[in-house]
Amino acid sequence: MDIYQGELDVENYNQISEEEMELRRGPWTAEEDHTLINHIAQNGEGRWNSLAQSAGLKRTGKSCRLRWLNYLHPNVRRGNITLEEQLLILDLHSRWGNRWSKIAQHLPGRTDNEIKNYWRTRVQKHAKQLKCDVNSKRFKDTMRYLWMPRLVERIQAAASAGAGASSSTTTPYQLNSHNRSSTIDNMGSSQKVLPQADIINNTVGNYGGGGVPVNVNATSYTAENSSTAASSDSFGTPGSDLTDCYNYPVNQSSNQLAYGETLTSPSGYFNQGLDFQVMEQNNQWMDEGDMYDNLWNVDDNWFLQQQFNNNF
DNA sequence: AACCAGGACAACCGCCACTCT
DNA sequence: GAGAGTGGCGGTTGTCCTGGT
Repeated sequence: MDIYQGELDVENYNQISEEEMELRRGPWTAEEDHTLINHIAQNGEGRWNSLAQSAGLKRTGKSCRLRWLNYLHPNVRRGNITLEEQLLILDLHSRWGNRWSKIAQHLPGRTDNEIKNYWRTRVQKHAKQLKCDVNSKRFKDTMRYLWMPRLVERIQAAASAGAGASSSTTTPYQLNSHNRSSTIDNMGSSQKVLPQADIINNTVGNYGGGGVPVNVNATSYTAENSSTAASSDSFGTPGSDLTDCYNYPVNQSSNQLAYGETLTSPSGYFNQGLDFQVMEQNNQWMDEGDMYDNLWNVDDNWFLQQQFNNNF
């Protein structure tokens, strides 16, 4: 009985050669995917080694598990990382480092592998371009004070642009969903999801600072549907946002965030309307017991002054 | 058109922790 | 308690695709 009724891109799968019949490695075929999906649908997941055997798959249990969790699981989201997700990844990584699975728990439908790949291909690339280590204080500060506010601004801009129009390209989850759709809650035990709405709201609110609440509640904006998105990520090249940050015009007169002013005084940045540290202490979404002795408490005037002198 | 380089992402590997016998 | 089996995690590699020359 063929339970799986989804569509698979059969043409792009490799064909199985005779030599590969012992223990297959490499890309999965459509047939293997169907077999795995149907077997799990009938028998459930877990006990991956015996599952692989009983399903007749010439794969290791590990390989089956990985294929299921990272690709075939119905709740796995495909497509570009949204601006909010980028912001969240930067945020959580600054707190927890390379704890990808933990970070992934806060991004429903995203796998640790996907986030890890995102970090390596996008974030580390820009650290390289800036000629600094991705774990260096300089780079973290750049993210904190330049990159993340820029992301917030783009989310803000996208929210404004989309305020009057309903979007047909919203992502599967909505940021304000305290009673979020059961899609996530129906996930298998392997993907436990923590409340995200509060994370985003608090996070964005913090970065927004300046008494300018950032409303990202109505719609989740992807790079594709964001009118300000020039590329698939917030810093894609050309026109890298990270690059943009260095050249970002100081806006003293509008309601928008004035990053130039911010750069000279990170303390003032957060004192414009919000007590950042107090907010963080009150954040419910901080895992208890987690250390976050990181850049969030940094008040490095020297670095910011350098950035200001160099780029403004 | 052919080649090359770099990006993106899927998949694998090794290690560790946990559970069960 | 010891050993085997299993699952989870982070790091790394492999492969495909795309854009530039």
